[in-house]
Amino acid sequence: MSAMNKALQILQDRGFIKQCTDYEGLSALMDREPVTFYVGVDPTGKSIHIGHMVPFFAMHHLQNEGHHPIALVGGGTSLIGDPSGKSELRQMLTVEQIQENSSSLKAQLGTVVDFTAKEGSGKGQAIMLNNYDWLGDLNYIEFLRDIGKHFSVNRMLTFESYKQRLERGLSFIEFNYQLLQSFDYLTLYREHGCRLQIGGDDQWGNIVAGIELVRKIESAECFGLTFNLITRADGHKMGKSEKGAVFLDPEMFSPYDFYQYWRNVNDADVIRFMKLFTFLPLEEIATYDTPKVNINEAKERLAFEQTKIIHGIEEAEKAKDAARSMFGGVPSEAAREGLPSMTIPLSQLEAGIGVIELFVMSTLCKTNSDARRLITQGGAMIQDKKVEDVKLIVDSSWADQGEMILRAGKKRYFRIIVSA
RNA sequence: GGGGAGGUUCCCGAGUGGUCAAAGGGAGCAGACUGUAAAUCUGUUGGCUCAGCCUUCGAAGGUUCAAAUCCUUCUCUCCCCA
Repeated sequence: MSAMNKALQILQDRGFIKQCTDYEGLSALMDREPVTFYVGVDPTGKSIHIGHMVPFFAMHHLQNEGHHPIALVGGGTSLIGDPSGKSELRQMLTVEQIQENSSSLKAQLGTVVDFTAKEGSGKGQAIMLNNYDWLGDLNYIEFLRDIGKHFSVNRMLTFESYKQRLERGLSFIEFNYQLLQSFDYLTLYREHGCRLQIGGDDQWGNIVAGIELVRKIESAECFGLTFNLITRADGHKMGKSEKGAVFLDPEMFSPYDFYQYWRNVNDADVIRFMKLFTFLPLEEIATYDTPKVNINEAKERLAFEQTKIIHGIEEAEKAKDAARSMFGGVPSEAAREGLPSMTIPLSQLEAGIGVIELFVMSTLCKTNSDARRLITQGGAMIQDKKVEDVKLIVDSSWADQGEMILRAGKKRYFRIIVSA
């Protein structure tokens, strides 16, 4: 292969690329002119999680090289559900819910894709579209006649994603997903000159179908580029944590927990994730990729950079300081501030509160049984003193300077503030 | 429309009248070991006023001293035929 286009090369070097419909053709096109490209976003939730972010990090790099990103909200297609990689039909949402979700998604994507880029900035211009705008009032007969005739059921059934679903059941609705996504591509080509679709490798089939459709109808050549589906070394799904999906929305997943998620990645994943999920130059990443460097420094850097991108530098600093101090022994004032907390009146504390009740109140434990278990197993601590007795009554003598820190296990803290 | 197979605790999946709060695995939680990692080992995972008691096995009834297990109706899912 001759020298690859710079933007493509960046993606290649950072470990994004899984496959491309035509490396040389795409590379040549990108050398020649800024390319408009798109990736689909699923608006079924009000927040995306980091597992969904890979294509957008890729988008960031492409935008930086002057190409024009389109983030396509699947407002129309999500009313249907994509069978790719899913074992079940997903929940259908109302149009209103989807519209609502879309706007918060834009803000989140804005952390890596610059929707405000102006001419002359060297960056490509980014826009966000919603395919509901053209799918919403499609005419069924026309659609079948113009689009449907280009699809072979025999062919579709050979796609891996459909094959799998045939085992378990696939509704006709979902089966149409590919047509709609292909129609998206066609529409974007026609109206925005879009020539490239990127996405996770699970989208390969749909992407290829779209390219074929554009070729058949418009006799134009478009391209597709897919990225590695990110897995974790331990086999867990990317973006899932013990606290649930790692959402970007700080209300749903706090910046501190977000930081911790990255801080705790598997050793084997650190360098790979740095390349994919931060904008650090590769040369700098390389300095961490040696046995001489303490792997924990690398993890801290990864966590910091990633948190900075998503939540901003202030939150990143706060999370880092909090993490350091929480794990370094005595929590600093700032770290304590950052803990989840609740206030109880002094009078109540003076009267005495059972430990079990206290832990449940703190939300550290879900039920009394849960709290009882935690204590029995030696995981409950108040002010760093292990709670041995399930029946312990906690009173004001436990508090220090008007507060006390509860701890469940090694990583979960809670701060009780005593009000006079 | 006809026929068949099923719905079990967070998930998968045993369990066909009492010994079932229900095997096993996954996942989670806690402990040990560590590096806030992984792997490993141990304990634990319905609730409660916790050596006992109460509520669970799609839903509602029924049979029985006793039901997740038997009967009836309903409901949902999947498969085959039309």
